[in-house]
Amino acid sequence: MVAAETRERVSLVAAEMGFRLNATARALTTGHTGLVGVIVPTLANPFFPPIVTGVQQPLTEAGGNVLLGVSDHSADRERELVHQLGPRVDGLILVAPVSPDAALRSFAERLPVVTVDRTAPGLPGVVVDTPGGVTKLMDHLLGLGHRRIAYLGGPPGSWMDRQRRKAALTAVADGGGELIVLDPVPPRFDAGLATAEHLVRQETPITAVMVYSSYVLLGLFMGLGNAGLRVPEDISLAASDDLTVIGMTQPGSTALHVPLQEAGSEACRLVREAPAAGSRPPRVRIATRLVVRDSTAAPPRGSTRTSHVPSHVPSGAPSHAPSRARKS
Amino acid sequence: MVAAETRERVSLVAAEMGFRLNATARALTTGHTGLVGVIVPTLANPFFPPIVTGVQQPLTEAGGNVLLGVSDHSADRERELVHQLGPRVDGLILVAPVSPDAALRSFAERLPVVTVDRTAPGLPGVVVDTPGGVTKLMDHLLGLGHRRIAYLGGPPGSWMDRQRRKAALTAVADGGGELIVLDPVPPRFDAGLATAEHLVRQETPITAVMVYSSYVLLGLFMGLGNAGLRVPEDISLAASDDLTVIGMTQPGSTALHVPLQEAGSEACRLVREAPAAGSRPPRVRIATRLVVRDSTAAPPRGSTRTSHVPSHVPSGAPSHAPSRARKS
DNA sequence: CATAGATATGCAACCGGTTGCAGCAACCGG
DNA sequence: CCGGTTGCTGCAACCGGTTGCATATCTATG
Repeated sequence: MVAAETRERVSLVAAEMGFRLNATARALTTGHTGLVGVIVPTLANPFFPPIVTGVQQPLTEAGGNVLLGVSDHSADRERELVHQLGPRVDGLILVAPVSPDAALRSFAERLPVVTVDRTAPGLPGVVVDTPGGVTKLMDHLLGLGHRRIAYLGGPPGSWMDRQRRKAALTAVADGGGELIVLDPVPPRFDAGLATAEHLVRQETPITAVMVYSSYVLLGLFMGLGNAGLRVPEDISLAASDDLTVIGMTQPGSTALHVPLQEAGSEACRLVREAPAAGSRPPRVRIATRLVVRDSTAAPPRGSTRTSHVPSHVPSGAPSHAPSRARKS
Repeated sequence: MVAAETRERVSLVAAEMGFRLNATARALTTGHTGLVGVIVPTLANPFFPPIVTGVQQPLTEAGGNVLLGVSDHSADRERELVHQLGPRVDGLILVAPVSPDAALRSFAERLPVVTVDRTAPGLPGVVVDTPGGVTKLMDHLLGLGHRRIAYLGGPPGSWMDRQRRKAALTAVADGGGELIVLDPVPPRFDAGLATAEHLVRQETPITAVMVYSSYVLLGLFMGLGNAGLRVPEDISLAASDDLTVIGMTQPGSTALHVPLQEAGSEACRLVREAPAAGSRPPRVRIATRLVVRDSTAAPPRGSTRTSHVPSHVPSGAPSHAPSRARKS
């Protein structure tokens, strides 16, 4: 409300003197702090840091910052963190929260809350569409001619795992194949190694495996190699994520590209937008992209039988195309 | 300053009413916020998240929180973040900062600053003793009988790389060996793959390689395998860190265990302790631990020659033990 | 030239705590 | 029984900004 010239002169002098206005004091009156709280289960899992980065980036450009919380997969800590961080942030982003829906909704009474990788009724949320991606992946395998496809899921007991499995079952059934659902394993290299041994002992041949974790895929890759199976000549492999390690196979592995950073950015956008006064909270679904590399190929000839009949069966690949073709 | 009984009753009622005292307002008067700023170059490199976790954990137990900054390896952003975060935190932890010493010292004029993975004159700091670890590693290789050892360093231009290389040179010279310093490479799988091709074309045989990054090691592992070289029969490999991927080789890889989380915790402790009034700022050196697995073994017979003379030279390993034996 | 209307300026209250001091009551010793 | 000391309570100022209002200045108009 002062003359533009004066204003400029003042701010110039202020800058010279190194004056910076105190964010804390400002926050006290205005009520907003420029901070966004991000609560993740852990940073040890490489899945989460990219999401934090995704929030960070657009926020920093707007002069804001991330206040970090690590819940350690504990609902109690999650609640405590919300209470601790809540009053000093403009909004809260809960990544893969473990608290029950009701608790999440109560958090949102005081300030904008956005969930990531989980939805809660009444709350805005961002989810990565891995189920949709799994469908693409299965169609890809079916299109190559695979009919007996194994699904190696996990993490054991997780909500996302159920979503993915359901999508896989539907896609494979629609494509006229058979999905062999293996027991869920933890997302670790050695789990893949162990599963490889299990796989080669299968009576009925499996020609393709979809794995939910790159780590497991790497183990599988190596374990199958040890057993003398070549990828992709003898068996196809694909993963439903593309963490860094996915680039560490030879040949390169087919996988779903999961734009985690984008998920973070979207969450950041949502949390800073309208405090969700609307009756229907915004939901963002991040599409995955199937990246076909060289770990998937047509099944070996004669392997499309559904049980171990002699291998000199008619070797033509099934003629019908997969039920739904997808763009990449 | 009120009767204990009254005090208790009041705080009880307050708790019932869900009262929480406003951290922002408190910060305004007291000057401290309970927040610690952590500025990392990036979260994409798996080296950094564990450090953040290390800061987080003890801080959370004390009721504090982490205010995160990502500098993207830019000195400008680093400075800006310091100015932005500085006024609202009790202390700043700069992880692998890129700003010049003078700038770092000027940051510390306003608030406690601790560096991690870098030292700056006058500032408290936490460094992981990879140079010391490299010495252990070199002694291990020398003890196995290796005499021509390659050092594959990086990241290109980094301060830590110079420290490590110096340690390696000294250790190998002391042990009567020869260190072949290869050009630094970025910490990526494909860099290892490329270097493997380069290595197998060496005229004079190299029997062991020390790599600064697990990712590069993995690439090297695979690249050498492609070239028909077996690890460790034909060549030994070891890494100077033990990020998750180090567990993904067969045989398991010898590496230095680097307690990154501990480094974070120590930094947290330093930043919260005395504001460095002492003339000599505290320095913490985190020891690494050499984990010997199966990627290192005695060099192939006849390979200890220092140039490509015919292979029927006296094949006895040099008789003198490595200059210094170390506990694990 | 006087005055209404528009525009600028300065002032005071407030955000929600902390802190130091004045005031009052109780307690002690002389 | 009284003055002095101690212990607790309540009040007011302050942290460093923001905000709204009242006052002062300026411009335009009758």
